[in-house]
Amino acid sequence: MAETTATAEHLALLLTESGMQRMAARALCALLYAEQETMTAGELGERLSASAGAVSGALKTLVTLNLVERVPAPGSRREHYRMRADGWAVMTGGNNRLIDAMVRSAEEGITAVGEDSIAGRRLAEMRDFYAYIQREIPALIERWHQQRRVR
Amino acid sequence: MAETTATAEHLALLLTESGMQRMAARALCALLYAEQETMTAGELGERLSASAGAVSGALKTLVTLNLVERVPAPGSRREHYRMRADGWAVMTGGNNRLIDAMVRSAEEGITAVGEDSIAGRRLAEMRDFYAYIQREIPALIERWHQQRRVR
DNA sequence: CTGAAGCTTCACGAATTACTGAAGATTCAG
DNA sequence: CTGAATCTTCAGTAATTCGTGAAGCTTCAG
Repeated sequence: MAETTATAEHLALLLTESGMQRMAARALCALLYAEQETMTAGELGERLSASAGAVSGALKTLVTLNLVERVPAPGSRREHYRMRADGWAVMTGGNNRLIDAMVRSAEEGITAVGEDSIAGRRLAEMRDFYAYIQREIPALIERWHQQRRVR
Repeated sequence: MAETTATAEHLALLLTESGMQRMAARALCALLYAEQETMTAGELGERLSASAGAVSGALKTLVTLNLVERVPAPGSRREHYRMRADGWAVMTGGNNRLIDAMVRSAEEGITAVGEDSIAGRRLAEMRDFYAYIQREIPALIERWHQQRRVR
């Protein structure tokens, strides 16, 4: 087995550059590349050379985002964590909160300036686009799950 | 007309929280809410109370991302800028670079650990998902443009 | 050709963000 | 019930990011 840590960290860097918090990205990638079903917070800390506090914060974020889940405890020790199988779908579809906000923000802007102004037309375009995406993304993800079930 | 600056800044904040650089987000939103077709770097600086340097950097970023375009100069003064009409589509579809990287990263990981390991199966799921998205997003955007042309 | 206006680049300093370490909370074994 | 192991929270600090201001470059008017 090659040095997977470097590969994992490389992906983490990519996610960080796309806006994810650094430690959250590192923890997610460590879970992704782990040759175990689950990891404890302590194991993650060791693997990442990070303090317990940093790991705790990162896991909280990841669990909130539904990218990682607490596992009830397979053996019987403390909390175990694993990346959710549908994590990537959640991450992509989960932008819904952002998209909703974009639609609302555009509407708010239109209310302020009127639809028949220069800015109003731009804002209407923005609203229409995000409303379209808002409609289509769930269907896209659904098709993915369907396709996946077939195999 | 209400105070549109606050609305613009609010949207900018949202974009910042989603990973866009602060000043780039502010400049984009200023252009979005502007009651003019185009703005010069100087006008933007004034509107944002930001230094020329900061505006210059932000515009460079936005032009590189294809969210904003230089306008050849309508009158004859210096560079004018405007938000591209398809900016939002570019912003959404433009994640392609990220998505390509995700696919590559997953494949790289699989090469390192083999497909028939615990990590290998997770990585294969990741690869399959992003390969799917890679295929579907362009079609999604294309349908948007089509729909739009109809009106 | 010369000067002025505007844009870009860059080094430095300010502000923000992220991590550590320690103290407190929680859970479980015995 | 008590103690040990692990996790969480938080204050302080380290690291990073971001913006300013100044200097240099480019373009254009005269």
